[in-house]
Amino acid sequence: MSEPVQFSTRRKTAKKNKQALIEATLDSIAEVGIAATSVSEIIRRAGLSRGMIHLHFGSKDNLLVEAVKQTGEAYYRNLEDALSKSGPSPQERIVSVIHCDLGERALNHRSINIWNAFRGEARERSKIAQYTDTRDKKLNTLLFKEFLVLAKEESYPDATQVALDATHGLLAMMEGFWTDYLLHPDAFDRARCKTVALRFLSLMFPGSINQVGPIMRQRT
Amino acid sequence: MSEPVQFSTRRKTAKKNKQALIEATLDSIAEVGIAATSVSEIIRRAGLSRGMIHLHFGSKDNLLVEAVKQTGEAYYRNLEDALSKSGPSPQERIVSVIHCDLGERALNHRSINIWNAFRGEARERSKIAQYTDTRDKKLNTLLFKEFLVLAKEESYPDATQVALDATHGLLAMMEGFWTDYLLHPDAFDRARCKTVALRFLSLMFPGSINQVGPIMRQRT
DNA sequence: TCGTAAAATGGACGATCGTCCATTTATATT
DNA sequence: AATATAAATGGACGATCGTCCATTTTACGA
Repeated sequence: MSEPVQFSTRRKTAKKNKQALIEATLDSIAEVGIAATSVSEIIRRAGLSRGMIHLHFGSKDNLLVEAVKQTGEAYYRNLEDALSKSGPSPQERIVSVIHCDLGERALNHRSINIWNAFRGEARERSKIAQYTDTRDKKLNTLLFKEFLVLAKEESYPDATQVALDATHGLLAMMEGFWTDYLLHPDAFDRARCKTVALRFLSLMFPGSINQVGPIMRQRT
Repeated sequence: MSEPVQFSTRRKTAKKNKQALIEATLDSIAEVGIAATSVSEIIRRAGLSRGMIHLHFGSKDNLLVEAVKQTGEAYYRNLEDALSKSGPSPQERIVSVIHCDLGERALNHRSINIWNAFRGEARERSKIAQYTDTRDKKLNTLLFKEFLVLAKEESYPDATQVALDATHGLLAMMEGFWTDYLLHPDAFDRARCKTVALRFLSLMFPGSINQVGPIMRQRT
């Protein structure tokens, strides 16, 4: 964590080349798939020489792990950014998550192909599974906490179960929207997806959320 | 379609071997992924010789296309079977689709890995995309028709939009459940997924569906 | 029963895979 | 300016990829 900052030109270009390999890997996966993302393809896109992958990452597998790690971190940073700009109420934070997850920065042609490719490989490579999983767990914890507040406010007798169902249902629905985008990128309609998700939540928490967004109200 | 039925031992074992190659391919994809599903791996699993793939399919790509075609057909046959045993009312047919899509015959360790693998490759290979798409389109048409009936019965002023949202939302949610199964096969709970889906629909169509299943009532 | 042709075999082929390392290049230090 | 060393290069390596075909096996018709 506390790496000494190096200002030497040598170290800076080395770091830049290392990052260029990661970007080239992600570009390749997004454009031609993970099966066609060979060492030759990666170094061609990065404009670097053959030995660089072994030099910087030890192996192609390690490079893939580093790439999926960065992808997960980018998603989470975007989410944190959205939440920091969101209001503090549960309904505002929940709607922020939806807008973020279906927004262009998180969900785009490049990202959806990358996520899908890594998921397909995750089964065999535990390192990759670890990083793709982190996103889901963090979202799950975050949403459940907020839904539980709303469920209690709506006076549901089984508030915990309602919050679990809302979390599970919303996450599944958003996963499904991502799959929609993967299969039909041209026909995909972000606004409609958001509306459908909000329709679901507005029915579960009519006092807090409607089809347009969060309902603001006075707290006791 | 109207292939002459051959009873000769020769043709029967030939057909059996051809099918064995398809099964071996699907097994391999489910167990070790599509990247590791090589010609050597397939013929090893099928217990046949190297030239068989070229003999029966012309190429490995054609074999993959045939395999995804059969996978799609199997899903659809299972769905048709479930619908034929279902009652005629829209709510019964919708619940049948849910139970079928989340049932063990359609959704299991083998099938989810196969679907995911083909989806990842679909982007590049149009033949594969064609067959993976068929499932979604048929489900979409089927569900929308039934939801439209329910939406009118519930006296929604914007019945068409409600039916569209219900179709879109339910399909996305079920897609998401499949992804859940892919990522966490051990923690997956079919019953809970069905309940969550029914909770969503019971909120949209309270007169027709509840969290246990379809509500039967007299028709006018 | 024997000749024929369909079915199946398994090795050879060139291409490409990921890894590795002897060498060259370029920067920082003395 | 000379030396040391980190960074980068690109070809060689064995393994494996998918395809193809000369050969062998096997069941059927004559």
